[in-house]
Amino acid sequence: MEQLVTGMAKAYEPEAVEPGWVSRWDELAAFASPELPTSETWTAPCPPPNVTGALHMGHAVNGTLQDVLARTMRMRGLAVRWQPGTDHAGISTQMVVERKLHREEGKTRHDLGRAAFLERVWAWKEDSGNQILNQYRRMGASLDYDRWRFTMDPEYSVAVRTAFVRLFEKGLISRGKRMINWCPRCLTSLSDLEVKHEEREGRLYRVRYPAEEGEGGIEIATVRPETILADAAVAVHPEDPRYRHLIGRKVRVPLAGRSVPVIADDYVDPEFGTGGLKVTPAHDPNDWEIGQRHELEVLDLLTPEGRVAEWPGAPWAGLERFEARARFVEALEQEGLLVAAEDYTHQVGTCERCATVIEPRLSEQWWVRMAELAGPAIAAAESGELRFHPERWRDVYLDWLRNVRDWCVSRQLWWGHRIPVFTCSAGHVHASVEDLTSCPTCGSAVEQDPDVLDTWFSSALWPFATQGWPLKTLDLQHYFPAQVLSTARDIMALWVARMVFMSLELTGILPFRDVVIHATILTRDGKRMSKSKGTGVDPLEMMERYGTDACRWWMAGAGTAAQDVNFMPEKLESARNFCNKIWNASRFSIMSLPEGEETWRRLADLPPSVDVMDRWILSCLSRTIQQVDRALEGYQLHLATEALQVFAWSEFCDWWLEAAKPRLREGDSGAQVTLWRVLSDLLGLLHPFVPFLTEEVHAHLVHAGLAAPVDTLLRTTWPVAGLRDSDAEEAVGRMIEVVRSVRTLRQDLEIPPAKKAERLILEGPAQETDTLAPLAVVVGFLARVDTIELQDAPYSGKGSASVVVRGLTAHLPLEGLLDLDRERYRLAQALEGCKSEAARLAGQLANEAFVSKAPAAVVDKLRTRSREVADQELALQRRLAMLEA
RNA sequence: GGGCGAUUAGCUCAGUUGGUCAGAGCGCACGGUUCACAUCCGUGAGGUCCACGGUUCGAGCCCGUGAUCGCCCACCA
Repeated sequence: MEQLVTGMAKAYEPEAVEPGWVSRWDELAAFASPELPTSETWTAPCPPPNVTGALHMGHAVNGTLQDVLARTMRMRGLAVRWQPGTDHAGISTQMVVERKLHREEGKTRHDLGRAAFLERVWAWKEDSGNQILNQYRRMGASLDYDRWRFTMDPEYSVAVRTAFVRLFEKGLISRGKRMINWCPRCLTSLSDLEVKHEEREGRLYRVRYPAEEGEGGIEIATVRPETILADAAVAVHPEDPRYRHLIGRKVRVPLAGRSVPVIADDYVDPEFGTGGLKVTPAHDPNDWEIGQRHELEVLDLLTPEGRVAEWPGAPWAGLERFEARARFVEALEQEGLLVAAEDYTHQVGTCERCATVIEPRLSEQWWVRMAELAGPAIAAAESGELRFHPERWRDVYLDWLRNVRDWCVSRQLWWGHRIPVFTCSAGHVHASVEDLTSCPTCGSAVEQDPDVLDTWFSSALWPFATQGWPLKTLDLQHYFPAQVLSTARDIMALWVARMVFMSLELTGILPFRDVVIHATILTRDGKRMSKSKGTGVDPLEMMERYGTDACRWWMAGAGTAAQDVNFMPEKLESARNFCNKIWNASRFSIMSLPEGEETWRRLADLPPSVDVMDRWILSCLSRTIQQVDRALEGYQLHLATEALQVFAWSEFCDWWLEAAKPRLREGDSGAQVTLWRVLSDLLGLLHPFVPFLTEEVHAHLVHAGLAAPVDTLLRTTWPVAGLRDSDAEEAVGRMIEVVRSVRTLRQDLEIPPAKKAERLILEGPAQETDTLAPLAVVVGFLARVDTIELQDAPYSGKGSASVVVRGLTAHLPLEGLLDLDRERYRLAQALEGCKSEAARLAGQLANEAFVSKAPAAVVDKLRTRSREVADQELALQRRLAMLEA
């Protein structure tokens, strides 16, 4: 019957509700940000996912966090722009497409050629990008979808090239031959941040380098004997007495048929190995620097693929580097120059994308000079202008920037922003936003640099390039800088820091004020989710199984910010139950309220109820609004969900609604207006977290005439906290304790829940019973007692069970059913408890130091409690005595 | 090598500026067909807050040392 009245299903059915709202929001353009905002604006650049596949748990968590903020800000009346889009993700995407090409057609990108291969990547990007967009919509993310951007959109490319040209012209970008991280598989350079250090088991070899003339020589220690051929020197510490006589003399390089000098350099640690270091400038960053200092020859032994190059007089050409290592060791052994080999675990740099061991390699690349750029970005964080949540990430950010080295931004890839540098045959170099066909200096033909930019070079421009920069657009004027950037912790340096220094350099403005680092979702056993290990959880699948709102609710409440949180589906069950609870409470509320067109107006005009329960729940509501506001301000969403859950489930459903049932049945207008107010505000507060559920309920309210006909909660207003009512909170708090005590008593006495007791006598001083008087009916209803009698005279009825609570004694007459022994035992137990607490309090209060040093309020509190306990003790003793009489 | 985080009930986690019997959800036990909800309601059991030391009238919280787990950064062969 009720089902027909309200039109609401008995349980919340997400699958029946969600698709409708996805398209409804779209129709309403509910997420669009006005081009000409008439109110304060709020912007958050949504970190653009890589177009390498689908969204994962991290995106879902971050999406939820930002969406909660964005929806709240909308309800507060701000013009919100939550900027969506995707990142071309250079090396990652190129690899994914290359793999696919290899798997499906057995071809490499070179088989297709640059242009045809790029077409494939664009096609892939189209698919992946659409998938991501649809997934965000499914999540209910209130992104401004019409403003979807891709980091290789034509306008975005202009921004990238402009940024490059400006930095180039300022001398902050230049070309140079330096040591870089080279991936022999991807065949490209990598920035330091794209190199992962892994512990690998290797061997440390000791090799003898004989003196060129005469006896002796020197032993060195190395993990890379295959690079011996390219040695340019042997270095020792200048103070090392063992080798001082060798400095300046020459030693023969094993297998190489040449000699190199022994040089002295502070870099060498005399304690390590033999104290002798072979110097191979082309294959080790440190060696290269030593080489620079001593003007050593640079011999490059390896090809880009990591194989031994053609080498005069050496038979190893073409050997893969690790195979070459084995062969070199054999050869050294045969020559009798291998002194020792021991197991040795050490850190090895590997390619973040393909795990291939990185080859330090001397190479001509484009570099961004970091010294000047880092300064302002450091200052912004130091001054507190740029804030981090949680704060400790500030140190991580600062630490990186303070030690940052120049940034290698060129990549030997095809997929990405081609470096806008044109060189003519005469060697004139020009960086240009527009493509050049001839040299501006001499008019001869030009060629564009074949390399592309590090993908992070373009993502570093995201907050302003998406708003039209370098043009001075209205978007830029109104929606830049942003308020918040929320992201995962692992791209703090890779992305966050780079956005900051790029923005400060190119626009002069800090791109956002708050950096929020969200929680990382781990597997059930606390491991990182990994696609390759198959331990990843698909958020979409979870959304289908438990409902999108349930997933969002859990994610918003999951862990403290930046605290890892283990994922387990049971948690989603709780969240789903919460959604269902809200649904049913709403359903019941709608059933309990009058119907009819514009009923909401009549309710809104009613004066607030004076009933103490009503005052109480409104006071709780105010407290909750304050808690939620404060939680959101500090980006601590778990505090908000916790507060909301306590309020909605425990205070509103378990206590207020239960207590209000009789009044609602009678059509009491005070109860009605209170219910209506609480429900309306609660839906508003919950909406940012569980948008589908709340919109659906709101639509039902509108339908029943219980809410103004507003299409979406996003266009209603965010609840405002009223005043707290401490009298009501005190009175109802007492009532709750009494009811609980009576329930416990009933349970202890095994009184069937269905059986109503006839009387409950509440005995206590008038001031205590007075506060409870207005709640007597409620106590009776909730404790299942017919009549409640309040009195200050001691109750002397014999056959009743009693419990002392908060200055009152509750007596439940049992008509001769009372088990006297049991009752005595119960009372004695309670008395014990009182006595031990009284003793503890007395001890505390007898402590001079405590009484004199602790704040008065704390001492007073104890004194009050002490008196209460004493009263309780008296009451219990009296009761016991009465039983004996 | 440097830095950071975590350690609280069987499990997963909260715990605001130190304030006096430590909280939630799940699980567990017991009891419930009260006409919103069994995705529910009620009651209960369960914790030397990792260890040791220190500061304090008072420490889960502050300081020190150590242990275990995890993460980040780093050009020592």
